[in-house]
Amino acid sequence: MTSPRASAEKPSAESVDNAASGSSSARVDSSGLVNEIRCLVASKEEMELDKVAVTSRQYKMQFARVMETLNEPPEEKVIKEERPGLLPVSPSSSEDDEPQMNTPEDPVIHSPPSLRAPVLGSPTSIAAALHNSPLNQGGYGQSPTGCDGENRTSCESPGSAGDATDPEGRRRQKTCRVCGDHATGYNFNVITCESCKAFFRRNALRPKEFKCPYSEDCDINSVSRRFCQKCRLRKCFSVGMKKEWILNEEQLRRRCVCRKNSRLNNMANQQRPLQNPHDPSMKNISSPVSVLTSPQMSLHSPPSRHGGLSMGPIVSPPSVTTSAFSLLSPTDSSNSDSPPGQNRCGPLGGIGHHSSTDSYDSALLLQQRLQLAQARQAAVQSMGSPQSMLQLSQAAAAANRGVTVDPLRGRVMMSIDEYQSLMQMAQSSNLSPMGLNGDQGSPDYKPNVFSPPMNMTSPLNGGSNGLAELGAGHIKHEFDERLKNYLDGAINDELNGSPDLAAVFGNGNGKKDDDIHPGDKLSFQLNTAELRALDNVREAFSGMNETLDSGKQRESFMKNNKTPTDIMNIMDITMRRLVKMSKKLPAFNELSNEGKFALLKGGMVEMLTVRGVTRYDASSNSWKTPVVPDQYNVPVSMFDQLNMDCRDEQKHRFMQFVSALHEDLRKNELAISLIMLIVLFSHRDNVNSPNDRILIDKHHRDYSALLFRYLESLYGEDARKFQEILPRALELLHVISDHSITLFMGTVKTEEAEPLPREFFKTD
DNA sequence: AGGTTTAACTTGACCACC
DNA sequence: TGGTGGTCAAGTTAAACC
Repeated sequence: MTSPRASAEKPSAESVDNAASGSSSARVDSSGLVNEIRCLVASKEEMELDKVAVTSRQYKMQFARVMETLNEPPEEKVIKEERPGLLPVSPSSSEDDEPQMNTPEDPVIHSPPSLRAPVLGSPTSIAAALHNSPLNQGGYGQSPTGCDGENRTSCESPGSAGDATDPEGRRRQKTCRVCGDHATGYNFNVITCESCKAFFRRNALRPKEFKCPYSEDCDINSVSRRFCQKCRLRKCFSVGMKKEWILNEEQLRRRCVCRKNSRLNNMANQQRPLQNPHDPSMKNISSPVSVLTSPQMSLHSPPSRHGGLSMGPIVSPPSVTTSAFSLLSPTDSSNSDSPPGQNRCGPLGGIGHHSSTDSYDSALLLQQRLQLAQARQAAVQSMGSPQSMLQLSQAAAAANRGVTVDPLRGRVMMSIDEYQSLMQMAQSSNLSPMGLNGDQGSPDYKPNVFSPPMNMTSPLNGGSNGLAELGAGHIKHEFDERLKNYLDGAINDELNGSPDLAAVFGNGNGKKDDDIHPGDKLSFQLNTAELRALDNVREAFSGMNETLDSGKQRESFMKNNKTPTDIMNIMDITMRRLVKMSKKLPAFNELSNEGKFALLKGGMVEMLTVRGVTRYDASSNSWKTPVVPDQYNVPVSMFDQLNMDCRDEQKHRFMQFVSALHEDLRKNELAISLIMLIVLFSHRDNVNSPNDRILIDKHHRDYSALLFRYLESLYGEDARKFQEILPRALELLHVISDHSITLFMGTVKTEEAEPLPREFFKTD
């Protein structure tokens, strides 16, 4: 149910749609490309406020705020946010007139501008420099939703918000993964603000779905989060919040009883009786189970907050969900992303290329964890019958520590169901280890869209792939032998050292263990900040492949004989998504509006071309896209309908560009995304602001370095070959872009084509 | 018809508890 | 110290009332 208030606060859906789509001809006609892109760059609220009649008091206040914001110099742009309904800051009342109290949700937002600028000497950048990392505070080191534009102050002000030595500063550093507001800590598996925590708690389990009054793709930020409950809730789920971790009635009842008992009997410190994990009653309880990796660990486990449900040395605390692997526990603060001094925006001190205290849960790492769990599961099966849970947990522990970036942090998380099935499988050696391998495991598992191609193994792909190749009997035997030796040493490993999973499964670079040289892994492994930066890139590009359900662009896509006008409309989809992608980049948001515009204007066609390469299918000589069903591809022969003066040359150049990019690069979406960012940040020539130019240069270097580090993590020394081919490819790209402007000239029905691509190509 | 009051609801922040 | 739910204040709209 949409709240009456919420709906009244919003402008009409039509207005917003128009604004978001940028299809207002008046806007385009009046100021052309500048306005068109500004439409897209501007936040939805700004768009609404810019275009739509303000109908409510709250909107009037927001309008005033935005206007005030827009009138400020970009680098001093500050969104002063109040709770809805509170009196707005009067435009005439400045901070000089009346000191503004820092709001709890934005404790540093009123910091002087000088503190908001990126600080070269910030702890993060220093550490990044020490580690030869492309990371920096302003550019990559934040969550996708946080520390951007208006919020980055909370991450960048050394000595105020960003001082990791100050506990209060550490708290301020966190930004809500849902809305970007100031976060208080982990809630339901994700760093969120109080508001989103409460919202999720209240709504995640509601039986009836919300309705989105807009187009199901609302941006969620600290202002807009109130406007659409559906999109907000979806965002909650998409960033990983888990409804299974909301205590159900039964748990609450027990907790309540426990509290009562605790108070009455002063039993708070008493050890609870162990529970049998096979007890069917446990299945109804819903929070994750963790299998501790060693008996010792259980001794150090804090008593369960769920009172009396601690499961003892092996399985602790209560149980839950039917989903398979939960990688983080709500009760396991050791898995937390943000232990003091190690949180996201804090200094990178201590995070080297192979820090075992690495606390960041990157999507890449999550995938690796899952693969590790699968490998472990298969390994247990191939072993036949580990006779005790202790043995299993020791194996898990040993295997854990085989991961150089210790992603499991000592715990293997799984549900009771998963645990039981694992035990059952372990006890019946009939199953083939192959049986599990193709399974992606948990229902929660989402394949990493940026998974490297099959021949590019991530640090643990070697493990699972290795298992997948064990069909032949002698290989399986060899594997069993090696695994057995490995597990036999588990207890010793637990005490003494860090066993190497690569010794069993092959190492992360896909090399055979014969090829392993001391230090190889350590040199090429991505550090926490790099993984985080890659996640930010992945997050920014996450909307690029969303399916297109309706609209003129889809109709263009679905035509059998696509005209140049259709091609333009199809490009419009990608162009808009590229703008949206850019807005998710903290690095992009650091720039002034003019800087943003210049980058998009300069880099759009090149980014389109790079993306075109990834969608090119040589077998059908056409472009395919996940945006629409497979049969609606775009044949390369579409060039034949374009401006005959330049079409053949352009087609040839495109094919040259395709071959200039190594196939491995073309197939690796994350690498391609990074290349697109390198391209985006290579157009500083049209930028006037010296500050912007410096930033653009810096981010160009950073993304270049990050790409190389990423490739290095995949290919080791071989990554150099990509470094060598890239300049030539990018050179080609510039030529393509330079000659593209007249490509559609005289071939397009202007009135039917979307305005955005029309601005990039002369059509008349 | 227009203004005021009231009920119902959502949201965000703070707090106690473990 | 961090994550959970409970609670309350503050805000809104729609309905009821005058």
